[in-house]
Amino acid sequence: MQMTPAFAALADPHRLAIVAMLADGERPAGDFVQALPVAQPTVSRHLSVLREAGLVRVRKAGVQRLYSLDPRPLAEIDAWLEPYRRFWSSKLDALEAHLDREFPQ
Amino acid sequence: MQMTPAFAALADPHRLAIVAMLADGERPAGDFVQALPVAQPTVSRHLSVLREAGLVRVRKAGVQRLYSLDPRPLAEIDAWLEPYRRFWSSKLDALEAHLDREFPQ
DNA sequence: CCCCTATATTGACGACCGACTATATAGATG
DNA sequence: CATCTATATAGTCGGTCGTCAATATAGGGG
Repeated sequence: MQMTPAFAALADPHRLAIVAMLADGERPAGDFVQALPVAQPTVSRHLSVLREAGLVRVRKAGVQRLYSLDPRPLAEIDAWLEPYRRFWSSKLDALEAHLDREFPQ
Repeated sequence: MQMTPAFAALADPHRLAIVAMLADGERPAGDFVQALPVAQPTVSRHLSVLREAGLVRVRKAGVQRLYSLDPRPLAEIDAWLEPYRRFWSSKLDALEAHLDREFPQ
């Protein structure tokens, strides 16, 4: 139930964009500076917030910092959603979603 | 993809508690005032934020306002999570989750 | 060594947030 | 109508947030 930090971290569009970029894999901080329309210190601050929320890990590689997704808070949100799924997902929907992942295309 | 308002609305613990209470069904605003350790106008403001985020609907019943969950933003979050599920859920997990809902106990 | 590059930290500033008290609104009830 | 009750709105205050420019740190390459 302490997932409000994760929600707070995801509540900013620039941080959400960083998380989206990390879905494809590890990236150096500079990638986000290039991709986002804000100054480098601002990106660094956003990365710090994501770090404190546990959403990203960081690894040194020479002078670069390689960021990657830590999915645990997202998994917690996924679990938190469970009591609400009955409001929109029929059981057949759940089966379809599973099969889509199991046998894509 | 415009779900940052939903994340922002869920980032406050009192609002998260309101959403949790609404999982059981419709409730008058007074219920939240009684349940939360904050003053009535503060609760009213939180309900207003949830309304603007589309997370709750309100219906007049005499002098009361009956609030209920609008699950659409939560469904959007559920859909947004999809690209990340591969990070934590094996395909077997997805099947299990489905079966748990299909055949509880 | 010196400098260039990548990233973090600091400090400032305006905007916004969550809280409160006080007040307004509006339906119910006598 | 007078009044009580349920809820919303207004106004204020202190704290936090997102941003920037300036500076610090630290690794790599000449």
